[in-house]
Parts: sequence; C-alpha cells; structure tokens
Amino acid sequence: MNQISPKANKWLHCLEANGCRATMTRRAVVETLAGSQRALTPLEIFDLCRSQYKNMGLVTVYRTVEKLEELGLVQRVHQPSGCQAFIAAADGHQHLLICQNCGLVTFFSGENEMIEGLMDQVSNQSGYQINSHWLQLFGYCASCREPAKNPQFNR
Amino acid sequence: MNQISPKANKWLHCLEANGCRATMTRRAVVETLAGSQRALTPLEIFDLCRSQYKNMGLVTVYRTVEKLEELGLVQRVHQPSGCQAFIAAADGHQHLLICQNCGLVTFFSGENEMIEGLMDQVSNQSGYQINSHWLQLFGYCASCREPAKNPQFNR
DNA sequence: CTGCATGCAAAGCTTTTGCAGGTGC
DNA sequence: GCACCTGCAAAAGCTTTGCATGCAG
Repeated sequence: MNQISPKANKWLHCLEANGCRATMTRRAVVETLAGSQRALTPLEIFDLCRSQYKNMGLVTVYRTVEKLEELGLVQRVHQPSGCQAFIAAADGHQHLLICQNCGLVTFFSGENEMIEGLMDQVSNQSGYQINSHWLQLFGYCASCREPAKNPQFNR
Repeated sequence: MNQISPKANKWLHCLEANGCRATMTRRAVVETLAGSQRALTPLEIFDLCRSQYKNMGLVTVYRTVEKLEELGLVQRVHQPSGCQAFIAAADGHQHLLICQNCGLVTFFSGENEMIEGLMDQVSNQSGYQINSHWLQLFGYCASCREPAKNPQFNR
C-alpha cells in the first residue's frame, strides 16, 4: 500500500479505538472497501487484496468486514442479484442509488420530510409503529446512460 | 388439504397455464404460501407442508417457489435478518411494511406521486436514469405495539 | 403412455469455527 | 512477551443438480 486514504485512515483509527490492531491485512481490506465506488462481495475484496498481499485469506476478509459492519463503517447492499456486497457507509441515514450496469453506488439524503410524511401516513392507516425504513433506487448512472460509452449495453 | 383458497386456486391455474402440473406437493406449497401473512423461508414452508404431506422434500419446495417467483406470484422479502423469505406478491408495485416482532407483512401503495417526485428530483441531481425502486418500512404492527399482548416484548 | 415431477443423494457455494503458528504493540 | 490476528483445514449451512422412480393428464 503506497498511501493510506483519509477515509481508510479514519477507519483504522476507529478499529484501533475499539481494541483492534492495524495489521497489514486489515489495512488492505479497509483501503479496498474505503476506496470503492461499487459494493464489493467478500470474494471480490479478497481478489483485489490478494493482488497486493499474496497470502491474504478469505477468512480474514469476512472477519474484517464483520468488524467494519459492527462499527457502522460499512453497510450491506441488497440487490435483486444478491445481498452479499458491502460498501462504505454514508454519514447518517442515507438512501441508495445503484447503477444496474456498472454497479456505481451513490447516496442521497434529500426528501427526508417527504419520507417522514409517508411514514406518518402509513402509520396512521396501518396501525404500525414505524421504526425505520429502507429506500433504494435502481437505474443507470450518467456514464452508463450514454450509449456511445457503452456500445455493448442495450437499453 | 381440505379446501383450496381462492388465491391458491388462482396460482394453481396460473401454474397449469404455464405448463406445470397441479401435483399434491405443489398444492401444499401453494396453499401454505398463499395463506401466509408472514414471509416464509423454504425451510419453514417445508416444515409446514410436511405436517400434512409426510414425504414432502425440501427440494420440491425450492423448485416450486422458484416457479412461483418466475410467474410473479411470490416475491422475496429482504430484511436485516436475512433475505431468504418469500411472501405472496401484491398486485402491481407495492411497498412493504414489516413487523419486527411477529413478522407480519402488510403492503401499501399510497404516496406514489411522492415517490415519483422523489425519483425525478434524484434523477435530476444525480444524472441517473432511474428505473425502479424499493421501499420498505420496519416497525411493530398494531398487535405487537400493545405490551399487554406481548409481555415478553421490550420496547 | 408420455413426459413432467419427485425424493434422495451428492455436489457446489458461501460463511463460520477450531487451532497452531505468527505478528503488532 | 502477551494478546490478538492469521491462514489453513474442516465444518456447517443453504441451494442446486443428477438420476431413477412415480404420478398427472
């Protein structure tokens, strides 16, 4: 690893503050996940890390991702194609916008009043006490919308 | 099976219209899923069916659920605790409201304009072409909100 | 009778666990 | 030097596949 990104650094400090050691393998997982714009599966993280750290084990990826998720630094991304992938968590509660072509994940936080209103309304109609919500949008990101850039991609 | 519910009947006809035979084991899976207010995992369906049909195999449950999902009669439910459970699909696109205590699933369809507006706004801000969305609310249903009915349940 | 459906067994994956050796601090 | 971390191997789940038999139409 040549240089540690600010986000990866923050994660490592957070791990240390929680009694974890900043080992080389953890740095690799942290750097990979902190630097990704796509949600990555444990196996993808493993492959990416292994290109730098020859003896990286898949088990270590699972254990590190588990810790990062516990600390709220990373979150699981649910998609129609599967729910094994993880991405750096946003600050505060945010919603996900996922590109169905390239996998780019973008967070958005706007329209919270709208959602609050919806929750109130549904609560009144259904009798439920609503505690949390998931909102995700799926589509094609700006780059993938442009046919010229993605000739293989049919819309 | 004493009597087939209207919904189960509709599903069986739909299966037949798609070249599937209405076997006893399929009837059992269909009746179980069509009659459930909770999302059920393949294993749960298997156990429920097996109480009636002794030689039911788990494999058959997987194969039947797969067919029902293909036909859009059943949909997978994603939850923090896992994404293996299925429930009867709603007519048209609807959103889910899930009880975190008893698992009761309620659909709601209101506020589509609100969500359309949100999608337009996010689309303009992000440059994404938005194709679909997932919205789920989690909370406690009317029954589970009442402490008297659920003394074991801490809120 | 014909061909789809079924259960069993086995294979294939993903994820977790046990453990002896290694490493950060 | 101590405690935590690691990779390996194995176990544990969950899901799919192959195949001979069974059953619906």
